Amino acid sequence: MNAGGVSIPKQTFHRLPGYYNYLKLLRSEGIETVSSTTIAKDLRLGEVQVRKDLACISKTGGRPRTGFSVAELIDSIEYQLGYNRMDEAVLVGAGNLGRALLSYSGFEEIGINIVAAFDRDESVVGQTLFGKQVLPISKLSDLCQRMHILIGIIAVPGSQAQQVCDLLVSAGIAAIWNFAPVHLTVPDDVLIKNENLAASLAILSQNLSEQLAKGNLL
Amino acid sequence: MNAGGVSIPKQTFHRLPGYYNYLKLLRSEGIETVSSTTIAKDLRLGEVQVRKDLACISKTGGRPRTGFSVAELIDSIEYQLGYNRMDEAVLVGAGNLGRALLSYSGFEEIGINIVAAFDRDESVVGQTLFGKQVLPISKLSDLCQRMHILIGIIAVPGSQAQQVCDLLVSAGIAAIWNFAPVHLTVPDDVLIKNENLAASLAILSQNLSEQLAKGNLL
DNA sequence: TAGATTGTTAATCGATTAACAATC
DNA sequence: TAGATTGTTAATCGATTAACAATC
Repeated sequence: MNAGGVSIPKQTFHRLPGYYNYLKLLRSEGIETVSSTTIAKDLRLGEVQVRKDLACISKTGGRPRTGFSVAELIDSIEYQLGYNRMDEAVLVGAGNLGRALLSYSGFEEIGINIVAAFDRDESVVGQTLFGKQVLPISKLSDLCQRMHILIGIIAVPGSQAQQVCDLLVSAGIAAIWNFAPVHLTVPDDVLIKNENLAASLAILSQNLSEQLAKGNLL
Repeated sequence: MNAGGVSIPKQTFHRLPGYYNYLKLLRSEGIETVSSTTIAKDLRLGEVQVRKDLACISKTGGRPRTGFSVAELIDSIEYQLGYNRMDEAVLVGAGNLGRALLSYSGFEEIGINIVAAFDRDESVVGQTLFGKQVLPISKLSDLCQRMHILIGIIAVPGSQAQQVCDLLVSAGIAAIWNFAPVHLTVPDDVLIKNENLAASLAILSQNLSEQLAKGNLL
């Protein structure tokens, strides 16, 4: 078990959301403890790997014969993923994807608040979508600096993405979540995460072909 | 360089979309060749890693002094990611996220066609959104089986996701792309990829905190 | 106690990095 | 030729897996 500040392996970190959703399912069914064996089976992971992952994040650890406390694991993961802390972000692009992100209630749950959306299209500017104001792009820089916002979400077409990206950077944004399927050039100290939906689906489809090919050989 | 059927390391595979967008940017600027050093610098990767990645995918390989052909690399990546092949998928859930996916032109480009959307809400059933029909859930099974569709996309609220998932599985779907932030239970032979938007953003925000903390120490 | 389960230590595996030889 | 660049071979690193001891 882990007292706190110790660093978690990157791969383990990326498995945490999977554990989290699974554990919430157990909790909703009234299950209070679970063994690493059971988790491993249901999540299709190795049981030693699960034990090692949980050892990284759980403060109390598990108990022989009973396993881990579902509630404690959920709390630990929420802590590790920063679901307690509140963070603010701005969204650029109030098209279909932007609206989907605005309507998505999951962000609030994990402590991230989209404070406003920005768009260059005058017909949407001024509207309130899902409780969030849509402001003109011209107000972006001022608002980000005034509110010390560090996270920007790009949901504009690829052709405008670099321009929007430059604007965000000049407004003091330190991390960018980019949905446009284009390469963005940013200064070294700006964090960038590309969410390439088309590529994700392509990879799933490739994995499927491989699995089907493998199945045919057996 | 790689003739074809040889297997590509998983990590390399996941970096391909990044190379792809970058190379397309170069091509749009009229650049015909590029060195691994340049790619590494712009993509913030190790230059040996880039060379090793490209060796995996490129048929022709690079040439000393000139580097790699941008066009050839783009072709090779398209081949590896299956952008040539055409695949069909169904979408369940025509809410905000579903609409964003329907409106997203990127899928066609990579050879994936969403043949129809399904929803249980009678007020959207029968509409045509972004050129795709919205059909009642009751027709899902029949259509999937008739058209031999293997990929299903879940864009419904978490509370309905498992039910939709079961329906997809019973309709013969072999791979599921799940946007609902819940754990889905599926038979062993069904591939599942969870696209947890909230978790992705949480991880970006955590990375940012770490970077800021590191910066303060220096 | 016996057995299920955790946690740790060592071995293996895959991916990254470093060093260097090959090529135009 | 000299130098930039690729490609390969060996070393390192991190993550996974296996074996086993510890605990309730």
